[in-house]
Amino acid sequence: MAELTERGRRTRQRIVEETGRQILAAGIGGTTLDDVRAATLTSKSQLFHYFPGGKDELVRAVAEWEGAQLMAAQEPWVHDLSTRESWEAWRQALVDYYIGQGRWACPIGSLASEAAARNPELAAVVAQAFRDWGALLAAGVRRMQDAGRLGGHVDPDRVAASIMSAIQGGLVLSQPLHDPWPLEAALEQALHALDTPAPR
Amino acid sequence: MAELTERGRRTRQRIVEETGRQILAAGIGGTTLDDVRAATLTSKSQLFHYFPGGKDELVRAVAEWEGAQLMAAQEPWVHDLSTRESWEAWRQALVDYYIGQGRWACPIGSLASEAAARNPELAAVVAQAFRDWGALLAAGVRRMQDAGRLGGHVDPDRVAASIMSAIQGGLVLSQPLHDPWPLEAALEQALHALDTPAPR
DNA sequence: TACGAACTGGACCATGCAGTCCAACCACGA
DNA sequence: TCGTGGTTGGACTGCATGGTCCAGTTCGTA
Repeated sequence: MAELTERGRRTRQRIVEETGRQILAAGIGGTTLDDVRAATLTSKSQLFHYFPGGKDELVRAVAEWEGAQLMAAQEPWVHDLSTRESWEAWRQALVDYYIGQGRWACPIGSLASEAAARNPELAAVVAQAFRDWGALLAAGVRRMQDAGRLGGHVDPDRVAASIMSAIQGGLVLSQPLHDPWPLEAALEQALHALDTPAPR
Repeated sequence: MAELTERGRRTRQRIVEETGRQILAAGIGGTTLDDVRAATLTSKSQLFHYFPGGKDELVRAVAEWEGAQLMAAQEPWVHDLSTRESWEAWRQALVDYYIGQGRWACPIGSLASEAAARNPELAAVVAQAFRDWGALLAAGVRRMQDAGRLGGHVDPDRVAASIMSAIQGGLVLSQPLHDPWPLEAALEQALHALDTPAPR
């Protein structure tokens, strides 16, 4: 890929963000390059100018961008999570991110199911994103333990996995109902794992 | 649709089951009628003979069949669930259904995310399936409460939703890893909601 | 101003896929 | 045996979509 000027970077970014919206709304298969072209007021040649690898490369760029957005939405709490209050603030920010913006789906999770079989390379990106996310949450659980606010008998990795599962599964249930209550119920139940204080 | 002979019924069923396999492996969009035709040793005309509504009708038939299979796999426990042991047996049967058969995905859940936007009619079928399933689980939770094994302060519907979310989300995480541990961790955590005995 | 590199527009191509059509083949009852 | 209705095979069509190509425009810089 050649150098990008400021203008080029903006055009590229516009394409990525719009494609992200389309994918979230209709999935990868339901998103056509022509839709993206029309919505971004660009042309076919621009799409392939910025993403020579075609649709696959574009989708991958979207995955990375959306992943970064998702992590940014959890700042700064996701790097703390050493108190129950911090967890609550994190939870609120996350639910706002999903529901408040009318997403009704996780940009990572929705790719996971669709890409798992068809695009192994993308599946690897998704799996890595889950691992990174899980590591952050597990670190938070450990911080709770180190601070003596949580018993040492719970496995941070398993707690992190169950919290992420609650998010993903909650969204799966909330999406067709278009109502956030399953997501909130699932997340609340999963966070109860943090309510077992250390015996003193 | 005209009457079906025994022979016709078998052919139709063969098409449904094979399509189910393809969809689970590659999604709706990744499943082509030509693939189905080849795998079932049938012809295009048969596909449209048995499913005049085309791919949409076929997918819907698959959803109903797979949904019935999923519910059957949970029998007889799903109609009991009045003891912790019954819940454990149910859980084991369900995990076997998903993992033991190499599914790595929920036939209902995988449709949910893909169909939500594109096929509103199918989305309604999926939403109904979730409601029915949730009603069964919530009934089990109430049975636990009626038997005095679980406190009355927990909301059966929310518990049922969080358990279903754990299943769906656990599968989302397990799928790219091809390892059932996130599913098992999530389900274990969700079932802890049943471990709050009634105060006496 | 001149020039090259990045950027843009849109016509065009190839292909894969859902869906159509019709002729032929059974199976079974009259 | 004949006829009717369900069943099957496969060629064919139309269209959507990913991808190519090239000519023209803008922009930064010397």
